[in-house]
Amino acid sequence: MQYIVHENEIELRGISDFDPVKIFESGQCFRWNPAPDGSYIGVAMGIAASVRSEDGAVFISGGEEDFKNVWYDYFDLGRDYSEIRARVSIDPYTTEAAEYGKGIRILAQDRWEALCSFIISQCNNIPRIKKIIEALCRLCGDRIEFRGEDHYTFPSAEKLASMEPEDLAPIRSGYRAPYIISAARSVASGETDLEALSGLDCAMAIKELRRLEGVGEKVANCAVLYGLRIPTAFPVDVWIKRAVEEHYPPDFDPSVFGDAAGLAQQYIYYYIRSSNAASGH
DNA sequence: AAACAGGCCTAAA
DNA sequence: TTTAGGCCTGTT
Repeated sequence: MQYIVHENEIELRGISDFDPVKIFESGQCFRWNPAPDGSYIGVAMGIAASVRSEDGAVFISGGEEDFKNVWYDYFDLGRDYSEIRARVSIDPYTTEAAEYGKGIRILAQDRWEALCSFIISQCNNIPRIKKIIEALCRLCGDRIEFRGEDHYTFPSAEKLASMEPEDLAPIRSGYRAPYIISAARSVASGETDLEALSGLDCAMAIKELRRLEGVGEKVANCAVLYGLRIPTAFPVDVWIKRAVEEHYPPDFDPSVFGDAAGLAQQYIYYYIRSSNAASGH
């Protein structure tokens, strides 16, 4: 993959499997929103940015330093997704889902942000998850300016560790507030070392994360896949559960996808959600 | 109005 | 080990 440095953005030329819409609308992240001009604007890793695709090229705002230090990893640009798509396509259903979802990538998000975001996600729909997270960032994240607008970074675990659940009342997260604070304290104190967990195998990482209040099987799988970048995680929410029940035998085991299980899940999720777009939005 | 939303926790079999 | 009910809140 080659890139060209422009004055205020990086151009990715000849890149395959990078569709901003599919990446940002496949339910893995909550802080990227479509702008009137068709680009997506969001805040990740403490940086506000704009991403758009045009004539087969992708443009990411910012300079070469941010691109090399942050966005290259965040967008998982070192991975060959066409190769993974081929490996995922082991049966007619995932083959169809993978073709439909071509362009999806799994973002390597900030570990704490992913964990916290999916704690918030439980028993909520995506619009409300985004609303709560935005309010959280506005409440106690750092303000940054981008193209004349105010944006807010995701608050650190340390910052949230110093707060009480009641302090989160303005974000209207309900019963999740104590979970957020409790997880933040565990991470900030080092009791839960997310970076260290990244090096564990999937099952062990999930087991460790499940010790946190408000982190069950589903949330742990999401935190492991999107935050700890462990590709074998296979989060099962109600939609995936439906798809699996419908298209696979009762003894289905996602390990048949090998280390592409997470991406297989992502294709299936995007596929089933798109065909049911009427609900949930 | 009552049920549900990308679950989790606790209590009870 | 599995199952039922409750939970903050917003929306339909």
